[in-house]
Amino acid sequence: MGLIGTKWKPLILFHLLDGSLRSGLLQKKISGISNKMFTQTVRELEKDGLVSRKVFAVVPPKVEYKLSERGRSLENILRSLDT
Amino acid sequence: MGLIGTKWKPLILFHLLDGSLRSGLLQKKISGISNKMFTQTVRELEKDGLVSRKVFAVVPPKVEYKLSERGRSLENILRSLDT
DNA sequence: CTGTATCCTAGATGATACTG
DNA sequence: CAGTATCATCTAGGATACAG
Repeated sequence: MGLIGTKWKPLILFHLLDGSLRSGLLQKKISGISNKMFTQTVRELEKDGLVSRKVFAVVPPKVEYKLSERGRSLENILRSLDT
Repeated sequence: MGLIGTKWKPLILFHLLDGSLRSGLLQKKISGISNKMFTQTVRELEKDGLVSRKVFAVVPPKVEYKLSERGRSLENILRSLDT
C-alpha cells in the first residue's frame, strides 16, 4: 500500500497492462483525470519503480509509459481490483 | 475499489483475517488510528457488508467485529497488499 | 504534444471532550 | 468500554494558464 493507495494509481497501472502507451493516449484513457494529477501520479509511479518513462528526442515531443518488472508483479492485484 | 480505498480500511480488514476481535483490542492493533476514524471506518465496512458487528448486552459494553463472507472474499487481495 | 506552476476547495483525518 | 460530537488541520485533487 502507498504504492497504489490513491484515486488514480490503480487506473493508470491498469491501463498499462496491455503494453506501453503514449502519454496523451494514456491520459485520454483515464477518463476524468486532470492534467496535473496525471503527470504527478505517473511521476510517483516512476519514482516507486512501477512504471518506466521513455522520452523520444523528436518534435513534437513524444513520451511513452510502460510497466516495469516491479509493476508487472502487481498484475494479479490490479486485475482483481479491476472494476 | 472504494471498498478498501482508504488509509485505514485495509488495515482493519487485515487484522480481522485471523478471527473476530473486541473493539478495543482491534483498535489497539491499528497503531496510530484515532478513535474517531476507527469507529467511522468500521461502520463503513459494516455498511459495505465486509465486516459484521456483534453487540453483547453486558456491562461494561462489549462489541466484537469479524469479517463477513464478503470480507473473506478479499482475503487474497488483503494478504497481497500486506506490508 | 508534454509538462510545470498557481490558486482554490472538498473531503479526510486528528485532537479533544463528553455520553450511555 | 464503546461510541458520539466538535473543531481545527492537512492534503488530494481540480481548474486554469503558461512554457519548452
